[in-house]
Amino acid sequence: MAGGTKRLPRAVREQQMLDAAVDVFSDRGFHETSMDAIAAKAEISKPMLYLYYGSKDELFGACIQREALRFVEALEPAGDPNLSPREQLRLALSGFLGFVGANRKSWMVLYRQAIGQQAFVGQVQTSRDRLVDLTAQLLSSSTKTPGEPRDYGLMATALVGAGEAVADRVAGGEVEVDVAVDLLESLAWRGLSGKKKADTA
Amino acid sequence: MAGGTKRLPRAVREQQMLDAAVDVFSDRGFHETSMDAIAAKAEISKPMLYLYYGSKDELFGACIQREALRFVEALEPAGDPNLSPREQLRLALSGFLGFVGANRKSWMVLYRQAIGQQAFVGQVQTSRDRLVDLTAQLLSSSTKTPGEPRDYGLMATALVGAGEAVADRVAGGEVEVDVAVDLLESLAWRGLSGKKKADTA
Amino acid sequence: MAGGTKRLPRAVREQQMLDAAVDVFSDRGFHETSMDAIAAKAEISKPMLYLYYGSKDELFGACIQREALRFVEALEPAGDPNLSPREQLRLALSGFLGFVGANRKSWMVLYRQAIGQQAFVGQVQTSRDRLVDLTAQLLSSSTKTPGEPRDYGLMATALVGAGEAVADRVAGGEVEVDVAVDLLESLAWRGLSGKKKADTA
Amino acid sequence: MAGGTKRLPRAVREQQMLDAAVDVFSDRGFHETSMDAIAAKAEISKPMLYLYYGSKDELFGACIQREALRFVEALEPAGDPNLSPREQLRLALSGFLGFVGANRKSWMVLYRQAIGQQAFVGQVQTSRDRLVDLTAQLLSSSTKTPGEPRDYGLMATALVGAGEAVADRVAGGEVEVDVAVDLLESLAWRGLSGKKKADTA
DNA sequence: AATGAATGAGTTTTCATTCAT
DNA sequence: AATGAATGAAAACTCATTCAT
Repeated sequence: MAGGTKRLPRAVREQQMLDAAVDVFSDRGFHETSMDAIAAKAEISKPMLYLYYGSKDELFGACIQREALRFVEALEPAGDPNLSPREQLRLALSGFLGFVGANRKSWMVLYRQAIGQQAFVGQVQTSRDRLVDLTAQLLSSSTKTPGEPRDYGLMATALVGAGEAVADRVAGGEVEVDVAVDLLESLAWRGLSGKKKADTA
Repeated sequence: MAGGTKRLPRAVREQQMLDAAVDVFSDRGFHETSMDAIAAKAEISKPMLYLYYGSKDELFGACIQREALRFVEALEPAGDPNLSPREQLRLALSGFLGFVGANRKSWMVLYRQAIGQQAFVGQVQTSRDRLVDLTAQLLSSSTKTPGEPRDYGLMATALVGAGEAVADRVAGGEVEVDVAVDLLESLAWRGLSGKKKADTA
Repeated sequence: MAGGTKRLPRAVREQQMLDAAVDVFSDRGFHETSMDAIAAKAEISKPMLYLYYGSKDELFGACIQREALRFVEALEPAGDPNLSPREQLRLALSGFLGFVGANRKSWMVLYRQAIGQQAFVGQVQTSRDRLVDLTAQLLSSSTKTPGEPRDYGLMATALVGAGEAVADRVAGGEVEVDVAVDLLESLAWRGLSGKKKADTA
Repeated sequence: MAGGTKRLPRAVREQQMLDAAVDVFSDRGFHETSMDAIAAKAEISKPMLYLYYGSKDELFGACIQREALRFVEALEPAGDPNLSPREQLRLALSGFLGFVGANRKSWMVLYRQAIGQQAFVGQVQTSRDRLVDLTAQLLSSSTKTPGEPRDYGLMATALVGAGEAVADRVAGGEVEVDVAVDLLESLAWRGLSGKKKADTA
C-alpha cells in the first residue's frame, strides 16, 4: 500500500535495510529491537532480512561496519600530508564531530549500543583502534622529540575518549560542533593552561 | 538440607544478591543475563530476588546505584579543601583509576552495560554528571581567570571522557594505574605540550 | 478450567507429558507435531515441556526410551530358563504381539516415526538389536548343531522383521493376536512346509 | 551465463529433478529436506520444481512412485510362468535384495522416510501390498493343499517383513546380497529346521 | 522456458514473572 | 522466610510457496 512491494535490486534493498536497522537499533537498543520492528521500518518482510543478512547478529554487525566506515570517511580530509599537524588535527576534529552532529543515530549505534554487546566489542574496538592509531600518528608527527609509540598510544586513547565524551554531548544536541572543536583543540595543544585562549575567543 | 536455607538478615541478603547480580551482569551483559542465572549465583531462589528487588530492571538499577556510590566514595579523599587543586586532581585521578583497576566488574557494569540500556541512561548520566561537576569545580578553583561555568562544564566532560577511555584500558589490564594517572594529570595541566616533561619524569 | 492447574509432583508430570507426547507423535508424526499440540494434550503450558525435557528432540527421545522399555518388559516372561525353547518362543511372540495389540500408539511411535528420524535411528537400532539378540540366543539354544552366532544373527533379524510386519497388521487391527502368534511360530519352526499344520488347526 | 540455462526437454528435466529429490530426501529425511536444497542439487531454480511438481508433497509422492516402480521392475524376471515356484522365489529374492544393494537411496526413501509420513502411508502400503500379493501367489502355487488366501496373505506379509529387515542390513552394507538371498530362501522353505542344510551348503 | 525477489504462516525456544505451599 | 511448580508473552528463525520479469 504505502511505498509498496516493488522489486528492488539487491544493492538498494541492502541499504534500505541497513538504514532501517540503524534507525531502530539506535532508538531502542540492540536487544529491545526485534527483527519484526526492523522489517516493519524497512517496509519489507522479515524473511528478507534473514535472506540478506542471515541473523540478527550479522545484521547488527553490518550496521556497525557501515557506520564505522562512514566515520573513517569523515576523517579522510585530515589525512592530507601537505597539512600541518595542527591543521590536520583541526580537520579531524571537525570531521569527526561534524559527522556526529549530522548523524546522531550512527553515533549512538556505535558508541552506546555496540560497546555493550559482548559479541561486538571486538568489532568496535577495531574501529576505535583505527581512530586511536590515526591520532597517535598525528601526535607523533607533531612533536620534535619522538618518544616511544606506546606513550602516544595511551595519550591518543585519552584524546579519543575526550572526543567521544564531547561527541556524546554533541549528539545529544547540548553542544555546538564549533564550540566542541575549539575546546578539544585547545585541550589537545595546551591542556587546561590553554583555557585563557578559549576565554579570549 | 544440603547447602542450607540460612535465614540471613535482610541487609546481608541484599548485598549477597547485588554481588551476584553485578558479577553476572558484568560478565554476560544485561540482556544475556537471566534472573535464573543471578539466583543461581547468589545461591537463593528466584522468588527471593523478586521479593527483594521487584523486577530485573529494579535489580539492575540497584546495581548501578551501588556501584556508582562506590565510585563516589573512592573520590572522597580528593574533596579535602585543604589541598591544592593540583593535589586534588591527582587524588581524584588515582582514586578513580585505582578503583577501576581494583573493581573491573563495577566498571564494566556501569560503563559498558548501563550506558547501552535505554532505560538506564538517565541513571548513568546522573552519576556521570556528578563526576563532571566535581571536575568542573576543580578546574574552576584552579584557574585565576574564572570564566563562565559552561566552559568548564564541557572541558570537564572532555577530561572525564579521557579518564573513562583510559579507565577502560586499565580495566582491560592493558595499562598500569600509575602510568594512567601520570598521563591524565599531564594531559590535564599541559595538554600535548606537556608530553616532554612526562618523558623526563 | 478443565482438569486444572494442580501442582503435581515431578514424577507424575513426567509421565503425563510422555503420555501426551506419545499420543500426539503417533497420531501426527514427529515433524507434524508441534510442541504446542503436545502441551495442549497434556493440559500444561509449553514452558513446562521445556523445563522437563529440554527440547523437542529430547522429549521424543524420552518417548522412544520409555516405549522401548515397555516392550522389553513385555518380553520378560519369555526369559524363564526353565522353559523349553519352543515355550520361550511362544511366550516371546505372544508377549510382543500382545503388547503391540494393546499399545498401538507405542508401536507406531517406535516403528513408524522413530525409524525415519535420522537423529533417532541409533536409539531405535539399539532397542531393535536387543530384540534381535534375544531371538538369536533363543535360536542358538534350540538347535543341537551350534553353528556360528553370525548366522543366527541374520536369521534373528529376519524373524524380527517378520514379526514387525505382522505386528504392523496387528496394530492396524487387521489381524488377531492369536492368529499372528500361531503363524509366526509355525514359520519359525517349519517355514512354509509347516503350512499344513496351520491348515489343520 | 555461467553454469548455463539449458533448455532441456521435459522428460529429462523431470528425471533430473527426481534424481536430486530422491538423493536429498534419502540423505536428510522428508522434513529436513527443503525445496531449496533440492533445487540446488538439481541445479535449477525453485520455481521450476513447482512448475513441474506443484508442491513438495507431490514431488515426494512422485519419488515414491518412481522408486516403487523400479522395485517392481526388478522383480519382473521372477514372474516367468515357466519357472518352478522355487526358482521364482529365488529370482524374486535376488531381484529384490540385489536392487536394494545397488540402490540404497531408493530403499531408504521408501522404507525409512515414506513409512513415517502420515500423508504417504497409503501410497507405500499400496506398493507393499503389491509385493505381498505377489508373494502370496507364489506361496499358493507352490503348495498342493491350497488353503484360504487369507493364510497366505499373512504368511506373505511375514515373509516380506523378513525380507525388509534383511534388506535394511543389506542397504546398510552389513550383509552381502548372496548371503541374504540364501538365508531368506532357507527360511521360507524350511524355517529354522532348515538351518542345518544352510550350514552344510 | 526460467528465475531472482518476496512473503505469510508457523515453529522452537527463552524469559521475566507469579502462585501455592 | 523461602521455594518448587507453573505460565503468558514474545523473539529469532525457517520454509513452502508465489509473483513479476
